[in-house]
Amino acid sequence: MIKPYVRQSEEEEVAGPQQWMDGDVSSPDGGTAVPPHRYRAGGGSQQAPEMGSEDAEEEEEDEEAQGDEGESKRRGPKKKRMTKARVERFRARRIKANARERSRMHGLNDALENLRSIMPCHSKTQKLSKIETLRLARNYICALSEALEAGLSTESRAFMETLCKGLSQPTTNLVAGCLQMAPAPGAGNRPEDRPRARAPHAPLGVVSYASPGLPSPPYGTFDSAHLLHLRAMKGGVYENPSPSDYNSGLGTPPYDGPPTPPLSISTNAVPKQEPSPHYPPPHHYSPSPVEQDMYQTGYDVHLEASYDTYHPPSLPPRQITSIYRD
DNA sequence: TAGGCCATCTGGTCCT
DNA sequence: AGGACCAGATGGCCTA
Repeated sequence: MIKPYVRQSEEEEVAGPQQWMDGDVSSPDGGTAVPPHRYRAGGGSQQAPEMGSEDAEEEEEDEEAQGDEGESKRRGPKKKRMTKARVERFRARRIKANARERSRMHGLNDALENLRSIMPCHSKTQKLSKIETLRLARNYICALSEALEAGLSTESRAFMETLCKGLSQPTTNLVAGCLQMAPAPGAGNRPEDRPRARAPHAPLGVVSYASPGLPSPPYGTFDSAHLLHLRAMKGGVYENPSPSDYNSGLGTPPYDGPPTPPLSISTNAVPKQEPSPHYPPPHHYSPSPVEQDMYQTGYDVHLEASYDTYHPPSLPPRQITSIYRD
């Protein structure tokens, strides 16, 4: 049997469409669009190029070679033929979609990194996990709101307790360390809060998680600059939420999240909070008239969403109050 | 080795 | 048709 001539390059390039769509044959993308330093062989079976794909390709080629006679005998709805051109288009689309998805996730991670950088406890060596970053951010907002309303000190225990609600023990320790306080009772005491993993490349820490007290500092940095914003706000420049706002559910909600998985932690001292790698903002940036107006009226404009990685340096205080604006 | 975290690929869905 | 978004799957890296 003489095999119909097929260019070698075509055999390599064109996988059987069905197999490829089912994931049995790897996407040719395979990270080609990813810089070498970033590419990791994740993505599971899709990442194994050439594995067993040639047989499928041959079948596909044979099927196409047989032409219409075989196809006319089939029952059921006629499938749209996957011509080489279609396969190529499909593949190109998939590659583009993968690149977009990567880019989208990178943008998401950038935003998360920006969020980390404005957290009260910011450490470069001890990077908060994504989920812990979100939880701490939520707590931070709640804690600042409560402090604002009740006139509490941001160094008070209540502030820290709110800050630590639902956080893992390691993160709680970190926050406590930054605040130079003992961890709040009950905070981070879930059974699963054991030290298990730590941030990649971070040195081993000496935190005693079993201890109810404060492990030996330093843990990270608690940037009091964030709190200065809060104090400045107490001058009445910004609106305070009314108690009814809290009653209506806008205030600090009870912790309702699932148990937090353990957090990576190390205990190295870290210099003062570092600016976002994307800060200062590019010169070409200037708020739009709409955004400027929103600033003047106290609304927070989350520029990060619109301008990717830029977040204005002096806006955090307003983010608190803007929550309660009508 | 188990478990946590992460990056990536993928297919589905919705929208323009 | 194509882009955005999402969730599932997968494998790598790291620590205990």
